[in-house]
Amino acid sequence: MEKSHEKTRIKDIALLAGVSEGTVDRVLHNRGNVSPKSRKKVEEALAQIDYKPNLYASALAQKRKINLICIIPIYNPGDYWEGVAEGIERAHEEMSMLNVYIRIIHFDQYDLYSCSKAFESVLNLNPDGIIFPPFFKEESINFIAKLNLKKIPFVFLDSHIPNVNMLAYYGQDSFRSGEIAAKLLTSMLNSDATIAMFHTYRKGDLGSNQTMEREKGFLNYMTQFHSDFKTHTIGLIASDNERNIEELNQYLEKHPETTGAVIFNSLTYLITDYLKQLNRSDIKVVGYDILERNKESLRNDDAQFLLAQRPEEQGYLSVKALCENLLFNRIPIKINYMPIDIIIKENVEFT
Amino acid sequence: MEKSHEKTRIKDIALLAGVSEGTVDRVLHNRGNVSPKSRKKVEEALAQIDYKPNLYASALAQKRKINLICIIPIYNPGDYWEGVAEGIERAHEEMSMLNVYIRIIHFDQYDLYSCSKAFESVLNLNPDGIIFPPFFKEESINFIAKLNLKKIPFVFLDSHIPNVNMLAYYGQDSFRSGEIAAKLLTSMLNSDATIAMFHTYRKGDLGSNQTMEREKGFLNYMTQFHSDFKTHTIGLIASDNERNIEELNQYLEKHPETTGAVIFNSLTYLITDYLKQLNRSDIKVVGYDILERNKESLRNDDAQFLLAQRPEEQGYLSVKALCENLLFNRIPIKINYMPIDIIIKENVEFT
DNA sequence: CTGTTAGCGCTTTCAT
DNA sequence: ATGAAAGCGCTAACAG
Repeated sequence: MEKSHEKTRIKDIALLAGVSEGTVDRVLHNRGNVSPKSRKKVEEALAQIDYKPNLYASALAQKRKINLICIIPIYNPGDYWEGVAEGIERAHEEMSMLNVYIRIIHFDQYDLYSCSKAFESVLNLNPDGIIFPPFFKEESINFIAKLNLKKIPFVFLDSHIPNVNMLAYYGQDSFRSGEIAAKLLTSMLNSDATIAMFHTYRKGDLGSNQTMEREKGFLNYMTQFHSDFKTHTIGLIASDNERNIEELNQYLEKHPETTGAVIFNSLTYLITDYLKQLNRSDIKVVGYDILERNKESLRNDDAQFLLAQRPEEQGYLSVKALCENLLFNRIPIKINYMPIDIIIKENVEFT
Repeated sequence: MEKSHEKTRIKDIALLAGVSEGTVDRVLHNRGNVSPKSRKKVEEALAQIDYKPNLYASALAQKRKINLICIIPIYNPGDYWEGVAEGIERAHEEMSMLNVYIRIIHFDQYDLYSCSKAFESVLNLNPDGIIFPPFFKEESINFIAKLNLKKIPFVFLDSHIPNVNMLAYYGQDSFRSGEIAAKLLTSMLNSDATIAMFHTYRKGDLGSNQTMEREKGFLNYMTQFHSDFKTHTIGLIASDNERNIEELNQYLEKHPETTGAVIFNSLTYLITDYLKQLNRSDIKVVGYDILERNKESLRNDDAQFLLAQRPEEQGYLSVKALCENLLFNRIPIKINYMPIDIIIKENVEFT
């Protein structure tokens, strides 16, 4: 490992332009207080050589502290949002040498009040940047107005509101993923088949944007390509086991001809478990998200497909984008749709 | 963005231990020339506080230059290896502020001589680390012996030789991906169906490890779960269009009942193009790799599934792992199987 | 407006 | 064996 010296430094530019390092720095960062003459000299020098600032040296010298806040839903171990949090943590570790501090604030995603309380407390903390999923539209727009006043940049994660000035969005195309669910499910069924669409409510859940978009995509695909299929919606409640079994039982008695099932959130394992209990493991299941319990369903052939959306990567990329903007003024790509991963028994171990 | 000062620095440790910064540094890096007494004091201080070195400051001070060499096959625009090269380039840009230099050396993956020549020239360059796919086993083992003598660390990419001391491996489980190809293809066909397995040779190609493993996986799945299917192998030569058409024509005349086709490398578009010309777009096709031309086949319903392996990520991660090992002594995970992505018409735009 | 200078956290030399 | 000091590329404060 030799020593190096071929990179152009600010010093080199200063020499070439015949000004001081300070002046070069002022030009580079548009800090003003530079005569047109000097500015021109520096710009000419800059045009001659390829200067790439050493961002680490810069960060070191500034010793600026970046405070980021991530507002994400409370989660249980194995949840979808746990993956997001892990991604945030990984980015945090990577950036911590650049004095980036991240605080995660949780809220109840089914409780508007909890959300607005979170927003409020965050504003008082005066962070340098914010990452959050805008679940509640009105409340979020309100929040964003305040962020704009304070000139605090923010990144959307998982969910998205159009026509606002977020720095970036990392998430998926839910509608499209619903269509894929339809395609995969119907590929396993005979024409004319009957499909059960499970809508699992959680406490207080009105159905998230994501879930609803997926459902729309699913139905869209069905009417477009498989209008011969019959679909029925069954509402389940995540916390009320007995009621669900009863509900499912009733449905299956009424529609024993059902051969396919789809569920649009990570509670896939609930469905597969029930179907197993009711001895209907002949019913093909398409679900969402790579939780350990869902993976297990795949391994046991209780579910055939899972659609996944790389939560870890979403968390990681959101933080990275925000940090790099704050530290190095990098402008990220605005809309970043994550890949829609198709997971089956055979590739589930490589996820 | 406030100023910060809460991170523990070497100075803090020195103060706490009652020694100089130099001594702390000597202990931290085992550079010797430290009395047992001083060492103990420093170690005690270190035990008391949580010290995390600022790696960027470290790299800045060392101004050490890292020379990496990537030995990868020559590629054409749109090839699989172009993706790998892009990943390498991305990592390069990210690390270049840490004085990492990367040189890519190409070889003809179907020519042993070209490979050994590349190996030889690389040795003369005395790089600090090497990344390469060990296509030719014996030659590679030979090469590795020399690398070990020179204590040059290396990372395997795409391909893998067991029981050698590579720093890490990034690639896919080819056998498993072949099984997945079989599952997906058969899912679209009726039982008893006839399948064409295309083996496309390129100039001088004996069939790469990867391709052969995929083929094995495919056949394994077929005998295990679909012994009722019939599979026929057809050999095509990438450069000889006319001959291929002829070959395919003959095959289809002999087996007009064919309803499925699989091809184990990125030349998928060749097959779909031919089938289209021959008006056999009823035949379902499973292929490999997300080249633009293959994507197009997916969009046009000429192919139904592509299996992909994130070449860009492979390139990126290989470089990152090697750099972080060299610069910061990080030990990466040894065997890293990349996800096996399943691509269909509906998610191809999100890749 | 501009140049000089101190210092970010760390490594490396050089006296002692 | 050890401490002091210079310097990596950059920024920020200050004097002129």
